[in-house]
Amino acid sequence: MSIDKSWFDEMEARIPHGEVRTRFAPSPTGYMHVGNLRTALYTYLIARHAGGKFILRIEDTDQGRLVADAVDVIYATMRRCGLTWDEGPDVGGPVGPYIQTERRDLYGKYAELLIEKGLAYRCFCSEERLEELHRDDPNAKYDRHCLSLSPEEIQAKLDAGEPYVIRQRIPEGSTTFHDAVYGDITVDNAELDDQILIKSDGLPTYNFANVIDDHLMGITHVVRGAEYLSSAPKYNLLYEAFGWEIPTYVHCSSVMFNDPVTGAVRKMAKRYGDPSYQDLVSQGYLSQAVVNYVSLLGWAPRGDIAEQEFFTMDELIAAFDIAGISKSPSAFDMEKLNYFNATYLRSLSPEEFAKEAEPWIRQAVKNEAYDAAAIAALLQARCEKLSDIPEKVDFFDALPEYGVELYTNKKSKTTGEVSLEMLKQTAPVLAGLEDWSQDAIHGALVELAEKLGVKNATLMWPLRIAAAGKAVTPGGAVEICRILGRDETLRRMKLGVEKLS
RNA sequence: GGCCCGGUGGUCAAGCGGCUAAGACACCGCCCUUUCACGGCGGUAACACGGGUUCGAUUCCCGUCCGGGUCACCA
Repeated sequence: MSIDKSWFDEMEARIPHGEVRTRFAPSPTGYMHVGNLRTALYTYLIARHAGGKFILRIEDTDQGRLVADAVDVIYATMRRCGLTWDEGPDVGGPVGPYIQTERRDLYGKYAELLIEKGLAYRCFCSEERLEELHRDDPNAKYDRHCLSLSPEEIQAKLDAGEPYVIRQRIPEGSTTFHDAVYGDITVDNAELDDQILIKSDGLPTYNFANVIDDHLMGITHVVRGAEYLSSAPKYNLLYEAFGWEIPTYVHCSSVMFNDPVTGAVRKMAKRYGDPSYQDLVSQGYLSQAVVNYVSLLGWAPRGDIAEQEFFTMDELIAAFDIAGISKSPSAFDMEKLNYFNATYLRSLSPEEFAKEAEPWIRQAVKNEAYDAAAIAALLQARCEKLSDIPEKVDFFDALPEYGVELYTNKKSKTTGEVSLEMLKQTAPVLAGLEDWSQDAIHGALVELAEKLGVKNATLMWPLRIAAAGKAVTPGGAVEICRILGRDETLRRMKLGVEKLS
């Protein structure tokens, strides 16, 4: 088999130089892990901080695991998170295509090149033989059975159409690679298997495709999860085999999950039902809050902003620094995400918040007479995530069944008797109020309390219980009555009086 | 199990030979207050352990323990 050298030269000629280029290379599984999101974010930030290019590449070489529409999930997630890419399957670019299955022809050529150099070889071993090897020793490396095949034997097998894979021949000695986070790491090559580069279906393995693509796309910083740390020596060996420049490795520690129920800490994984980005969004978390929180999971700003924890994307771009990435794994904490989300919700303008909240309010409050914007105003400081909303406002549509014991409250100095009296006193005042506004209702009630010689709470407590039928409500008596309207307020007060009588 | 990487309060973390060891979440008080929140003030709580190196170790080295990762024709 001969290879046209000029083809390789052309591929080399396309590679951009002189700028920082990073890539996020997910496989389309239809699911964005929080850990993946963080990796994507760091990758993006490294490129943007340096004024370089951020590239999206789809790694779909595992035909058995393809998921329909999964690529759309990736696009949508990244867009919502503000991670815009300069080159990718949909926008193109100088070193495309950006989907690995569309690049399938090129990997084989590079593998052939390695065979010519004597650094890789065809392996015809059957799965059965490999299994046998592992039966004797589960940790056995490939025994290089096919390395000793003569050219004639190989040709005969090829002619016979026997399936084969291409393996890299790992040299003797040891391999040292440098990682920007972990420093220098050395491993004995004896630990490394003669890894498969090209599978028997002709497609490259992830490890091989990754190196080829990263090189051909001019990637300068290879950012990925720490689970790839032990594969890094193999990557180095491949770069060395080709004589290519080795990029800067940036391995990020894994994200653990701090289960709020059991308190257990373990690696975050879909199979345990740990939340994905999509799960969080559907639970009413804001993308910016998630991104901001995730940015701080395994990275911390340094210097005079070491104490800052709220960042816009632009601020993250300005502040991000590889030196601030931590080596130890960190636990995803829902409580702290709640805090970030609550803070982001509160930082919204009342109009923006109402827009976000309205669908959630309408899940529980179907009655259009009750103003969603007014209800939203009560909620903004009182929810950590939008999904908290429905159960907080369900009393608007339907007054819950409640017991008279709710009327007794020590701090407000109310008992059933006192409450009954307060409701009787309040009803005519509200009935006669000309203006049903917040201020007017509030003014009238405060005036009445003063006239009766009771503290505000003594008057307000029973009114709120009668209006809402709940001990805890977003907003006070005045706000709730205002939204309910005069007729409904008086109707509910009358019910309260009946209960108490 | 072999190899690799980690180990500062419950969690996220600053620290990069000399500090009363930051800050944030959570938790607990107090204040504010028409409930609950929000906001304000204050508090409890940490350098895994044992050896070195050093005048001096959270910081450097070694060991132990613990945790994680990885050992596929998966990515």
